[in-house]
Amino acid sequence: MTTPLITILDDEPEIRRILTDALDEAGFRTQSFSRAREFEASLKRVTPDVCLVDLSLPDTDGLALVHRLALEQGAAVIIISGRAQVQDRVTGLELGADDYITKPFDPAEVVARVRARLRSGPRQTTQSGNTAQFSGWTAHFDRYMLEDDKGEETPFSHAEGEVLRLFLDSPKRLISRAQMQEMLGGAAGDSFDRAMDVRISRLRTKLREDPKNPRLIKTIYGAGYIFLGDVSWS
Amino acid sequence: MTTPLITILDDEPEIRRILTDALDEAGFRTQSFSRAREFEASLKRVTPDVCLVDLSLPDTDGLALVHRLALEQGAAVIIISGRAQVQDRVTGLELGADDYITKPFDPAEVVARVRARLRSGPRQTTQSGNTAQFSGWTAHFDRYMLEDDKGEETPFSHAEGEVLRLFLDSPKRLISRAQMQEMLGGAAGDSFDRAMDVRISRLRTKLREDPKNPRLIKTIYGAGYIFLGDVSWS
DNA sequence: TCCCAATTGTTACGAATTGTAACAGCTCGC
DNA sequence: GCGAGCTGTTACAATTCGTAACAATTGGGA
Repeated sequence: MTTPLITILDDEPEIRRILTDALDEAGFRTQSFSRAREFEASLKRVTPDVCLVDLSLPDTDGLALVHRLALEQGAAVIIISGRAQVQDRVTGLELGADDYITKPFDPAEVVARVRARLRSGPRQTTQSGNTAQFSGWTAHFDRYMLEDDKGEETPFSHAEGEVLRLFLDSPKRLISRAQMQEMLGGAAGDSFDRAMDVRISRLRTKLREDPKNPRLIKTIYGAGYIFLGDVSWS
Repeated sequence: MTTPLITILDDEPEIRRILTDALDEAGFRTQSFSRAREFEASLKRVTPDVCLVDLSLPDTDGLALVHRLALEQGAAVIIISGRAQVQDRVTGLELGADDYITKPFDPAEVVARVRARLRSGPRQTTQSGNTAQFSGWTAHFDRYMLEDDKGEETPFSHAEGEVLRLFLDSPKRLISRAQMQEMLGGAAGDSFDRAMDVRISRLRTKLREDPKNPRLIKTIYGAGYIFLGDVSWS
């Protein structure tokens, strides 16, 4: 096995330097980023073993990023945050982070916690968070399949799945278009919002929504969308 | 899977009560012990998924116990300790603990951290054999042979084996084309990505995949590939 | 050396997906 | 109701992917 790769995502140069130094000295390979965009771009080329992520990033919602990372990547995710409230830690961990370290931290402890994550091996993406049930449907995100109440299956695409997962993660809550674009990694280009509509439209047809009277994905004029339906993940 | 079993080892009754209550309410099975002796005796009969261990025990050295647990058991070990010094935490983690929580703690955070440990699955003893089993197939990398569930064998080539091994090393995880090229030594030349497709195509036919509805190697348009199937190496 | 077979990359074209443009329908303030 | 601005949906274009056919490469044996 090659030496593990640890990535650091933090907008403060000083923090990046401290972490990089400590991890380098511990014998790991490191890569550090100041922006989420660059970080996510790098994930298309390499697979880190552990990701250290600061929640307070200028260019994206840190929690949403953690959630995406935890679901899609095999890497362990450790949140490093200035927010020390218990509630912050709980939500961070519930969203899929493997550990939560509060600032100020001691570099030695960070290294120890990174080692602990490496010991437990690659993350199991098979276990939780890949299947959701709602209103007679079952969404299998591992197989990209949507299952009927009669067991009949129809495939859904990656783009449709992104939207569906977003809805299933926040049911019965208003989701603004801006939020969608943020979470779906879209640069907020002027024309991208039309694409968003199309994605939702196609998703609606796969869910056999009545166009005149949608029961699951309701649109709130001028505000965004809301997903109704009782979701339970398994 | 059955509901996970969490064991608690602490000599203070009040702590035991708080933890038991919180974990019960979260839907876990719990067992609590006040002495290390009883706790270790119980390990001969049951295998917990997560062990919460207090370091300051009257009848044994907590750190040594943690070390033994981490080495021998498949359970995750979370230390709960009154000692909050960085050095304590570092040594606890280095000895094999998966997490370290200091008193006083919030029960909600303990539950969240237990969940995080359960997510990362049972401890891995990383063994790299040269035979893998998945979905009725057996891949013999020493003989370059793919074995049917009926024992029938078909050879696979070196290039096909590279791709197959990459998949079997990271099952149920999205693998981007860029990562593939990286790992398969391909310079990211414009034309190499077609070669990648062809390799996968050939591998798919050897696995007798239905082209319209592949079950093992799924392609995620614009993102990469994902290998489904439960892999076990031997 | 020459030939043959197996492997692997390359090319070309068809198929699937996704975003964009265009237009129809809708909502809400007046 | 009316009109300006949102939203839904369809058609189309651009991109990406699958695979069959062909070419280049390799290696072994006559």
